[in-house]
Amino acid sequence: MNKVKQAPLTTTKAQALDLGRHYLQTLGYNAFSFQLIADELGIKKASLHYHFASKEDLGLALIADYEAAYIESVEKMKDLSALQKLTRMTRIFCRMSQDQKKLCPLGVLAVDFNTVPAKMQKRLLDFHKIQQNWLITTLKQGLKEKSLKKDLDLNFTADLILAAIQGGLLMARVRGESATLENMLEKLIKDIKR
Amino acid sequence: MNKVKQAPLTTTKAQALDLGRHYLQTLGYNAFSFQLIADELGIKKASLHYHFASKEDLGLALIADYEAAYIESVEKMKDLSALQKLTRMTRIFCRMSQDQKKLCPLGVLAVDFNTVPAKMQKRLLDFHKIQQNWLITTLKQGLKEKSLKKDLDLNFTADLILAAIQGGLLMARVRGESATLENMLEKLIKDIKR
DNA sequence: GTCTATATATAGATAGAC
DNA sequence: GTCTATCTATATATAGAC
Repeated sequence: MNKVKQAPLTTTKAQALDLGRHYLQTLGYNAFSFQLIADELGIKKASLHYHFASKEDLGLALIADYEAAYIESVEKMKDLSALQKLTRMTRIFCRMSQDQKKLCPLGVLAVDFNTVPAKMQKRLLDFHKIQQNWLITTLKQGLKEKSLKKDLDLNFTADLILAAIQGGLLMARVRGESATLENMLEKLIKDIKR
Repeated sequence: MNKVKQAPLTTTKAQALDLGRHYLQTLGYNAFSFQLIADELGIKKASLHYHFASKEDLGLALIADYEAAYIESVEKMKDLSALQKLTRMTRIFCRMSQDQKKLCPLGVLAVDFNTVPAKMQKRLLDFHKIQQNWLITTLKQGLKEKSLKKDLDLNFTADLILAAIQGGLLMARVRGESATLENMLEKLIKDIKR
């Protein structure tokens, strides 16, 4: 009879996760609360604890959720050229900034790093390494495709791109505009082109 | 009789500011409290309110204090060559990171931006512009001294250096090492050299 | 300038009813 | 899965004594 489980478009848990990411990106880890998310959902904060036993649980879920989205978007790019990949990747962060000057969850949690549990710290490092490795691999692909300068320092360039993104997001927020970030990342990619 | 005011090497207020900056740089604005600073000073938190009426007052003082230190260190460099200035400036942030993986107070408050009073937000923007202007001016000096590539995009380069610093500080904390930041900034300066 | 005491708000978290 | 009620800890901040 294949009783199909009712699959609501958005479960409470999924909605809570979305709101959590929103507040993480706009307020930081220590400035949002179960109360804030619960109010937005129209439920009590005690009910939220049914879905996430502790704030650490929520934090870990937020990291895993963001990581899954990252992996998925990278997966979708797998058949593109290195240059196309780099451009699309930087655009993800430009759109993030355009959306209420949001920051990367990873960048936010780097600032709050010393205030979060060790487990979260470890997940952050793991995720950061994934991003770093993807960039290095993509730059290598670009070298093979001869679309990037052949004397490129891969590790340096990958780190510079990552840092420019994170730092650029911070600057966009303080300045209240994302155009500079967009121009900066665009020019950065242009500068490593052959 | 010129009664010389007793000038203790470190007043309670000055010590509180130092501790405040320390906790701001390591924990973030929303994760440190009057209690934490008071405990460290061996006084009660109510006593701290004598020196800083509110947390906003303390926050503003922390920004002004950091800005004063920045202005002073820039002032000291005024007779140096552009390249020397750039190198010294980046070293300030390398040392910051080496010291317990601290972040720039400005970067921290950029993340906490939406949670601080409007007055603090304005001061942050003002300060950021000062840093930006100093960098652009210094790059111009480098062009005049013919020590930098003549086709340099000044605004882009200034923004890239600022972003690399802020983003690099975040990455150093997550990775638990500052060497990559040091190498990155060193290579970044090298790359704009003539 | 520092203290005790207190007001008020909010945080994360749990117990147990429905 | 959500509720009410409650616990405990901590936050910013103030009043008034010393």
